Amino acid sequence: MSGKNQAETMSTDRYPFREVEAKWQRIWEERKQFQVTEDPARPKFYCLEMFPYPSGRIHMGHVRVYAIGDLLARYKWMRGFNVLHPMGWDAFGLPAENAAIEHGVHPAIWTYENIDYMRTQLKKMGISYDWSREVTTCDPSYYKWEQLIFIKMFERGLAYRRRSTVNWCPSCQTILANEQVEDGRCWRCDSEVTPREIEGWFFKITAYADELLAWCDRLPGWPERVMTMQRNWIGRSEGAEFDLPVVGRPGLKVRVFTTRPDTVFGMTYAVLAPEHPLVDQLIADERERAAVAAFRADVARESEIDRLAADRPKRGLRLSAQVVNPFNNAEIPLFIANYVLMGYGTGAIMAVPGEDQRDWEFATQQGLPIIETVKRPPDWTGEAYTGDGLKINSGFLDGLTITEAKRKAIDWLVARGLGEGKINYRLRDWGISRQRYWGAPIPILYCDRCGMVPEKEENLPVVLPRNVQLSGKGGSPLADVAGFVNATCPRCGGRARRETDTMDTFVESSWYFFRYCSPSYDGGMFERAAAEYWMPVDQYIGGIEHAVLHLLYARFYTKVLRDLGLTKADEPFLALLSQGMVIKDGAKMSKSKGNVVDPDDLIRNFGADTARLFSLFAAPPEKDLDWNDHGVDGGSRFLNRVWRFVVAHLEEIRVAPIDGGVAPTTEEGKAFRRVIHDTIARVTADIERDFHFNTAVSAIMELINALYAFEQASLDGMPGSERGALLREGVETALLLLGPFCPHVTEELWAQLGHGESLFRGRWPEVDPAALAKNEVTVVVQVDGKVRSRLTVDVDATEDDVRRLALADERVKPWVTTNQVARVVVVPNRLVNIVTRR
RNA sequence: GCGAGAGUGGCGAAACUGGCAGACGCGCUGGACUUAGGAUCCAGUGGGCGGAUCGCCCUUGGGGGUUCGACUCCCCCCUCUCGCACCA
Repeated sequence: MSGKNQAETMSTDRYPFREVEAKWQRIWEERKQFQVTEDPARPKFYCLEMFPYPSGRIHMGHVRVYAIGDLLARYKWMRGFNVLHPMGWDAFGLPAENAAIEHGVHPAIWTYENIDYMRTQLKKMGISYDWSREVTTCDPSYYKWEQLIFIKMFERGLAYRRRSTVNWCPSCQTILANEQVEDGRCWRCDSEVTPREIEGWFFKITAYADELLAWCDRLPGWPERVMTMQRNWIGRSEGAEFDLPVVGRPGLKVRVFTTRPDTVFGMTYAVLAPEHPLVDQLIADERERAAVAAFRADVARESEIDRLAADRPKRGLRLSAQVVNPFNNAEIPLFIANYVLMGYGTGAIMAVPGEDQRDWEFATQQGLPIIETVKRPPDWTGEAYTGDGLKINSGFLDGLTITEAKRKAIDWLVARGLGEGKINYRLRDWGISRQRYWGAPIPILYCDRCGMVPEKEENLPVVLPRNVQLSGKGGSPLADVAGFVNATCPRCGGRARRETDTMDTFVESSWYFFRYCSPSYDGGMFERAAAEYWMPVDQYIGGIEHAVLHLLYARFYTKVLRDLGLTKADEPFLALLSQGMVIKDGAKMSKSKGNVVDPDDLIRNFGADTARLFSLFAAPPEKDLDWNDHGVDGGSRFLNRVWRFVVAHLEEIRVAPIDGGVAPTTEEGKAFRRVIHDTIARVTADIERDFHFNTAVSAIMELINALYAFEQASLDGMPGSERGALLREGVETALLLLGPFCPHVTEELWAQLGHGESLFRGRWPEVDPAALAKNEVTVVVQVDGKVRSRLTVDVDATEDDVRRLALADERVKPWVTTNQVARVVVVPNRLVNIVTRR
């Protein structure tokens, strides 16, 4: 039987979730309940989930992340915060353009239709967004400000154009930034990336490398995992840079970078990257030219095939030229080799095989000498030695520690003007040029007379033209739009040509969280006062796949905005929650695997509350979530159980006294009230402490189970007023605690109980310490670490009392009579361990 | 290779600073109510053993250790996931 029919036949047994959910979604919207304004009198909370790319439909990953975000937002509402919880669309991007090429739909139409559909989907989830702040990044009123910032960055040298070797995706027909290449493949389409020499625009993120790195230690709300990935990506290393003069070629020098300037006396050769520009000048004759060309071709081909191989064999070609080690004037051989990369440092190294494993391997293979410059420990065996020790065979550095020798070697270089201390980063500048149509135009013009000129501010935005031929054949489509390309120079008024590359879509997502603060402000990127009130984001939630992409770019862009004087924020996101993937049958959901669960079906058959409940219950948020249709049934069953209980007791609860610290007189009453307040403590701690919503849900389930049990237990012997008051306190507490998880069903039941105000205007319940107080506790009695009995004792019983009771216990006796008691450990209110002599 | 994280029932998972392992849910088994039920309710459910409404033994990837006591702390090993991968 199909899922739909199943739902139809069973619907009579379920609470009317369709009506309830539609009703409250309508009421929240009519009341503008989640629209917010700045209110200095209240503490603010900016809760943000990564906005989606409007690909067409939401998927279960979206359901999960938005359920988490809404839970936190509603929880903070209930705690009295002024909560900003916005939503928008990361609307530029390649899929729209590809759809246009395949189906002939204009990217704008495709995008806006997708947005309309996905908006209705999100509204059916009942998330507490302030929809009046919706932002769409492909709207000129949005990217206008991005263009303005681009110009300011251009003026400050933070945006610049240069020719360089870039990552080219042959399938997407565009450049990719380094961060957008994973294992040599395009992050979006998985095609193999090839190097290409091209002109393009860059953002100077390397100027912020140090600050980006430093703040990795100052954001305790971020997962360590993400920070480690960012630190590695930035890849700071300290060392020295200096020149090795080429023998017999005055003026020619090889500049090398090393992190081990202490080892300079162990340098027995030097290596250039094969594509190093100096190589051509060093070639002695045609024979060598041919050898170099052949070697380069070889390496280029090899790097295509073996890029991912763990241990690529090191191969090199000895050049006829030699260089001089300035420290001891030794003339040493010079190689080009595949293990030196042009993209890092200076593209050239001094080789110290004694203390570098890579150099050791190469030297051994080539029969080059190896000099040890660090004293090995006596029992040490191995190849290159990278440990601590005193310097040997190192001239004026002998006897120093490595740290001392590094400093002294650098001083020596500086004193002679041969080199300097240097910090290198793995991080490269962010290449933002895209040779595609569906992106924000770069507001630069090329004038024959004035050269590269930014568009005038009053002429912004540079609007992306609507009429364009999209072939997917390569080359920027804008280059073919005459009306766009041909323009007048903002400086001299003469003829000029517009830049036809568009910006990487990661630029839009680098500041959208600022725009939400004042989404329709037309005096700038954002209104200063609004941003100062709301920023930074208090809790950001999104997938781990952006650990170094979006999250690093957004941090950089925020620092740029700060340095332009637009904001005081140093960092955009105070805390980050990285949620895991949604998987099913052991694999990520995908059409090709046929394991996709469609949120529309799910919401139609079970309701949004059930979909959200299961997303939050099945696993803690940072872990992958294993989707299970039976588990969804369980969530649905639970909500029906809540519904039935409350509806069955509406009258009794409505007339009951409001809890307000009514002290129960019966044991059952006290025990039940303890469960209520224990649940409040557990749920609050689970949300606040570590986002463990799954255990929070199980605590609420236990409370509902306890309500059913209490209802039975209280039928005879308990005063009606006590029963009513406790039922009321139990039910209302359960609804309040469950509210952020399942807002519709709880809001409806809350109203049916006679409350005029929204549940989410209510107060998060407080723990009454008196309710938790106990007279008696169960103490476990162990003999030699094994549980043998349990005792019920007064909470204030002395250790001696407990020890005596434990030793006298009938179930304990058989285990101790034949032995002698060596020791008795008493942990107050917990356990007794009787240790015997064996 | 380097770095980070994780290994707990048939399954998803709990267990705060060392103190009753397996909460909660799924699934399964039995029962009740039913024309029927995959609805609802009740009971049971880590494995093994036993003269079975009670009790014993074993059990948190494997092996050692610290401790009265270890899923938790320390050492070694195995497996898996993720990130980086000749970064000088």
